[in-house]
Amino acid sequence: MYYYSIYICPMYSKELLKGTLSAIILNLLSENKRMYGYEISQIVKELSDDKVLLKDGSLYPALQKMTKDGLVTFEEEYIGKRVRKYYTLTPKGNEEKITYLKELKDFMATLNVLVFNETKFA
Amino acid sequence: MYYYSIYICPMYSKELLKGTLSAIILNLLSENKRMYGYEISQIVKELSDDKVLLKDGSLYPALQKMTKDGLVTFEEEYIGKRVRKYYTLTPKGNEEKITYLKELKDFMATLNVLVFNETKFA
DNA sequence: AGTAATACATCACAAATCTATGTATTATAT
DNA sequence: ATATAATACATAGATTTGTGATGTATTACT
Repeated sequence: MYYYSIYICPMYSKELLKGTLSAIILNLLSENKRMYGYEISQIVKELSDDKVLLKDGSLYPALQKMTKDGLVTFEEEYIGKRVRKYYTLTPKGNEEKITYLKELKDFMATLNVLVFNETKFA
Repeated sequence: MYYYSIYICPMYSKELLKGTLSAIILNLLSENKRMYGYEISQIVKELSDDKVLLKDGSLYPALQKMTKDGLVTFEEEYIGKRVRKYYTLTPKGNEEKITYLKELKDFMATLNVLVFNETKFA
């Protein structure tokens, strides 16, 4: 027999995360060198104080796509009979991380002007 | 005969805007009381230094949805033979603006922790 | 023994925006 | 005068991303 955890509603409207998930993953892999999927979801949960709860259906496909795109590679490891896929950034993934985070930072600055009425000359 | 402007590629990856477009519109209407669609797209272009270029296909449907949801109302005005739809925030739209901007600000703080490694205790 | 947590996966679906169109008026430059 | 650019709205199909609902299986805790 197997069981399901109850579904916990994420704090933010679903759309906000869009476009930022890969940035989050890229940065975590850059900071920690080597992580597996479940570990990533737990770290994100912890760092966000349970506000960002990555779903399996978001995380694993994202990691698969990043693998296909050559941004990360993985090695399988067995903990007993249970498999873990440890992901690491490739050089291309590291470049992507740099340009993507720069773009995200810039976008957030723009948002501060558009939505929080910060002056452009700050 | 009619003509089309060339397509100018927006600076940011398309996905980043998701979930923030309505926040942008809500805030602009809150700041300016009364705006029409084309005006909104121009202000956004200007405030973002040409980095956020709202497409007709994004903006007008968004305004229509916000109207349907009771967040805004509009009045038509004719400038010569050309129509303008001036939008204003409803009380409901104003409430939505407040809660949504709060959520967005909080999300951006969370992103700073997740992506830019800010400490949680700042 | 039963439940919760760990650890992966897939797929139909929803939501939002984009791209490509369409129509029409008015201003500007040549 | 006339071609172009800017103004001002609109819709529809395609795309993208993350969700929700499943599925399978092992290990830890109570």
